[in-house]
Amino acid sequence: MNNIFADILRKNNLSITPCRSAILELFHEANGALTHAAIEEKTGEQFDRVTIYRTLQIFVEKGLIHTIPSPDNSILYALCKDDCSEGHHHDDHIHFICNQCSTTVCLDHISTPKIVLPKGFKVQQTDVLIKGLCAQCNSNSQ
Amino acid sequence: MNNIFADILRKNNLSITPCRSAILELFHEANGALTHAAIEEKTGEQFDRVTIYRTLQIFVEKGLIHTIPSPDNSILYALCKDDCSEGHHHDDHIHFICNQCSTTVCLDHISTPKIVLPKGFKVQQTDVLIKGLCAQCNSNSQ
DNA sequence: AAGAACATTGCAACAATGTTGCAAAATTAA
DNA sequence: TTAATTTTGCAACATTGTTGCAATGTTCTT
Repeated sequence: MNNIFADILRKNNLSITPCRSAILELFHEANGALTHAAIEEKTGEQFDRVTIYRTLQIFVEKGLIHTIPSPDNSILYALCKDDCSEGHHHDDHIHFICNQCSTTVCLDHISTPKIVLPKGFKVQQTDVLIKGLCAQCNSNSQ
Repeated sequence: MNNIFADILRKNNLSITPCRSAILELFHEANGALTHAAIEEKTGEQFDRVTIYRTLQIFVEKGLIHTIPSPDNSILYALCKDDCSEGHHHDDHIHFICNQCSTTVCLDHISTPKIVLPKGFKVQQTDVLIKGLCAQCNSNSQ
């Protein structure tokens, strides 16, 4: 009852279950993006693979998390900011992936640039994916 | 001999084989990005699935094609421009995916914006993925 | 043009990833 | 506490991607 994860689930009209709470907690601890594989690794003994798939699916639908297009093609999931509610997503994201430690972060506070497309094209969503070195790996390598 | 695809293969130190020529031709016809699935569909009766995988892999290594991170997580491949040679890739790309017809194009001529990251971060590669309506679908819907 | 050296292909088998239906268990609402 | 509803785990399956190896095809030399 006095659980912040239960509160989040309740606000989103989701039943409160151990699996959902645990995965929410994982994201809050991680402070970055997680692959399905990583989530399965950390909770796989408690919950079935299928349940994890379905939990992530419903979290995406409800706007709790969003997917990140990744270059190596493993789906990444990250927490949405509070103002991303159901059917009302932030459509623009900048994501940073560290080439060394693979940490992926969602840079919500930096706005995506407006890009001018050829005539007739209509922009609906912009995803920016930046790869490089994060602050920590960058300072270690110098 | 008087085949442009054979020429391309020769220039890249690749043996000239039916599969490689056919896939190169596919890309030139497509004038856009192709998923592995699409390539398999169009050549699957002629060539083995594994061969297609290996062909695409080697094309990426040689810099003939590049991969596009896609939001729905099916790897997209697209032809590189001529100045993308082995070990010397264009690191910045803008890709446009049409939400209606799914056509994906590589907008080489538009340069990627410089994005300022938090202190300490080092940018090595920028991918911009824009979703919306292409010129054709946009005009049809009006 | 023929044969040796080399690279590529297809097959089979496997691993990883993702999906579906359904009965059992848990959660919610009364 | 019970009935209605949701969620879970299991099994089975579909899709996607990988590896080793023998057979075939390509290239290079002469």
